[in-house]
Parts: sequence; C-alpha cells; structure tokens
Amino acid sequence: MNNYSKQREAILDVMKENLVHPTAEEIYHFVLEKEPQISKSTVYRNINILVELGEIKKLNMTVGPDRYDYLYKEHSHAICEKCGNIFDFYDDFNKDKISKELLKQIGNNMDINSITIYGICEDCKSNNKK
Amino acid sequence: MNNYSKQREAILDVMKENLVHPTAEEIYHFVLEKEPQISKSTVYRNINILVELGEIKKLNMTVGPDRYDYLYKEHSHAICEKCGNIFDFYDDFNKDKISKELLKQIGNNMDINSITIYGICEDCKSNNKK
DNA sequence: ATCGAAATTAGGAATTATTCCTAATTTTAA
DNA sequence: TTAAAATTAGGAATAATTCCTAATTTCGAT
Repeated sequence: MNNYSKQREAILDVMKENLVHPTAEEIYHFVLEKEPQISKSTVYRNINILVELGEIKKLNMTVGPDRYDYLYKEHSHAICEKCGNIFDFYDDFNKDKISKELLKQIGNNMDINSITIYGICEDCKSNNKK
Repeated sequence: MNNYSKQREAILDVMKENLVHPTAEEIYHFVLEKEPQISKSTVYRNINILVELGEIKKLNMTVGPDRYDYLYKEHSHAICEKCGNIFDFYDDFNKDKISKELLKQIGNNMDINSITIYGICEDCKSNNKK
C-alpha cells in the first residue's frame, strides 16, 4: 500500500476543499466531478487508507453514517446526537493531563488521537418534540 | 412508546448484568437465554428506545458495530481505534468548564451527554505491524 | 526507456448492520 | 371487560461497507 494514484489524490483534494465533514457517499459524489469513472469501492478503500495514514480523521456518529474530516489543523469535535451537526472547536484542556489521568485510572498508556463531545445542540433542545 | 413488556425488561436486565459494552448482536444472544423466541428486530427496537430513555448509552465505534453501555454510574470512555477495546474512566475535567468553552467558541449552548477519547492503546502500540 | 513485480483500479457481488412491514398478541386504562 | 394503543415475531427491505477478480497502472531496478 502506498503507490501513487490519481484517484487517491483526487479524494484527498476533495477533503482539502470541503471542510464540511462529508460521509463516504458524499465524498464519492464530490470526487465523481474530478474522476468521472471512479468506483465507489475505490473511494471506500482509499478513505480507509487515508485514515490509516493519518491524513483524514473518521468521525464516529450517533446518527447516520460515519463522517470524515481533513486535519488542516488539530482540533476536537462536538457532535449533536439528535441532528448530527458537527462543531469544530479548539480545546485548551491538554492531552498530557488527560493522558496521565488515563494511565492512572486504567493502567494503560494510550496515545490520544482525539476527544469528542457528544450532546444535544441548542436548536434540538428548543425544537424538542418529546 | 412506553408500555411494559417482558422483552424490554429482559434486555435491560442483560445490560445490567453484562458491563462489557456488548454490540446489538451480542445483546440479542444474551437475551435469547432469557427469552428464547425474542426476535432480533425487537432487540434493536428496544435498544433504541432504551437509549432514548437514557437508560443505556450508545458508544460510537471506529472499528466494528456500535456498542452499548448500561449507565450504572456516570463515566467516560476511552476507545482504542485499532482493537476496539473500551476503557471506562471517571474524569475530573468537569462538564461545566467544557460547556462554557463550547459556548464561547461555537456559540451554541450544548447539553453534554458524554466525552469520548479515541486513541491507540498500549497493546496495539507495541504489537505495531506497520 | 523497458520489463516484471507489486499495487491499484472498476464493477459488481456479497456481507454486515439495521430498519421497516404486517398480522397477531399483549398491555393499559376506563 | 373491553376497545384502543403498544408491542411482538418473523421476515423482507434497505443502507453502508467490504470483498472478489481480471485488467490497468505504478514503481524500481536495470
């Protein structure tokens, strides 16, 4: 794994141009405009490779399919569990502190990749239908 | 939604007895021992209801299907993105502080349900095959 | 540049995870 | 006790993703 292909480059370009946390399906449609005969399996395979290479991040969603984010700058995410909206934010609670706390509590020295806050956003709270 | 049924009670019992973050499929198999003719759709439907009622929590996984956790006590999760292991831990960085930070940065007063740390655990770091 | 090995591709089949549908049964509450 | 509302089992349908294969592209050593 790691040979050049214009398909993989087109996918990464799409991720750089669209900072909107697209799903795999959405990435596929964006890429189709650059590479009209790319196949969906190629898109899925390369998304996984790019995640593994650390070029993009996978966002695990509560509602709907997973989403992806290009890491132009280190940041965290707050995700609404009702509407699925994703809010980027820049945290100041540092990883070192959490890292030490994890080691103390679970006895496992994890490398932290990201911190995600799950909750209910303001709009969903006021549009409360329950 | 909210009538008593022994099926739903059996699912909640399974969640209370198995603090191992099971998948929906695993919950189905555990429940089968109590309710041998329960159907998988009933399990899925009730899992979703119990999540909505706040009795159990859905854990969004990077690898594999989603997992569920009975909330015997408020806690956070650290999830290994490689092996899928879930570590429960009790954080001391309080929600209020993060809440205020979110409001300041994204201008949205979210209710925080949970904080999840995604990373790579010690075992996966040392068994590094890359 | 040329050639063989390794990696990647398109396209579609297969698989996995979950939701939806329907008629029958169970629960509720008046 | 009874009718309305909720829930169920079972299976079909859908959604999301991975797998398979033969053809093509890329790479690296000449």
